[in-house]
Amino acid sequence: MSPKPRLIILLGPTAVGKTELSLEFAEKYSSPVISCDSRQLYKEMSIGTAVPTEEQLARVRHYFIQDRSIHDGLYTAGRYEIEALELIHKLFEQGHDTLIMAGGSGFYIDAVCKGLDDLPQADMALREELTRRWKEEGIESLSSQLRSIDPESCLSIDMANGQRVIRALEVCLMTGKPFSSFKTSPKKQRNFEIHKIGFIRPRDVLYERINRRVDLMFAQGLVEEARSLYKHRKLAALQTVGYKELFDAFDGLYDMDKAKELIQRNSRHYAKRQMTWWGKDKDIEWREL
RNA sequence: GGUGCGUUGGCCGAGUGGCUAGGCAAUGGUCUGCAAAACCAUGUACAGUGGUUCGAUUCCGCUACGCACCU
Repeated sequence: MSPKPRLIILLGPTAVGKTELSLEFAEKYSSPVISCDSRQLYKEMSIGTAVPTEEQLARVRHYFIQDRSIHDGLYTAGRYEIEALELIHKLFEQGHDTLIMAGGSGFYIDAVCKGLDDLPQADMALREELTRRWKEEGIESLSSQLRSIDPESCLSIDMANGQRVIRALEVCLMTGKPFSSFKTSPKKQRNFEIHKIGFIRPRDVLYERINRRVDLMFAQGLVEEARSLYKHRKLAALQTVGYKELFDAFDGLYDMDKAKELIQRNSRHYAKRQMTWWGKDKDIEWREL
């Protein structure tokens, strides 16, 4: 028996088979499944995000699965950190000694494990304005401004990356203080133990699973799902593999076969980035499937 | 059998007697509130073989393969 309650986090690249494993773990520990997936959150997106099936959802109580809307405004890792911790504490108080979290969003997982600094939420009007400048004037316009306001941040931020530069700049402009001045807090302490288990498969096997799953998504009606969401394509939630490619196909940029190929390829890229993210995390216990 | 054309890195695709496009894929990486996002990095390939030349992927010959046409 652990003196402290324990959070077991099951992670791994897309299509590795986390969903089924998470159910087995949850049943073994009499825990619900706390999902940590930045896209399965949305009730409007199900086929393209490979959300658990109805039978799977009936087996174990799930949290953060399709329990909010793409229209609820921008969801972020910071919000997830707050909401997930709140839930975790509540469940521990209810008597669970072990909780199962499962998902593939590395940034969200880190937010729960290590915490993010206390930064202000984005002002959406400001962010839109900065994003417009990025598209119209180029990254140099933003990076040079950041360089003059907060030279410290320029050392650690990827100055070619529009999203990063915008985030830093918006915090500077909103608070009047340099973005870098916020990034000083030590890692947050959690009053529960964290045990990370990573699932992995040989690269070729994983890629084959990805390809098959995309085939299956098409058979299940992914095209129709995407078509119904086409009018919301500008929302951040829909900047997602499996949807954005179909939106372009609807626009006539290419045909459905090409769209499927692109979804498969982009899913491979996504899986690769996930593995890179976790590659440097020494706390993960890896299990080959 | 004859004639002509072609053969460029995993794929597509420019080009040049010396300064060795590009795109895609693939691979490696970055990451403090859009993260299934955004961004960065990485390839001397010119079918084979002789020759011409200071130097050949680029010029010439032969061989192989492919395509087209002819008998």
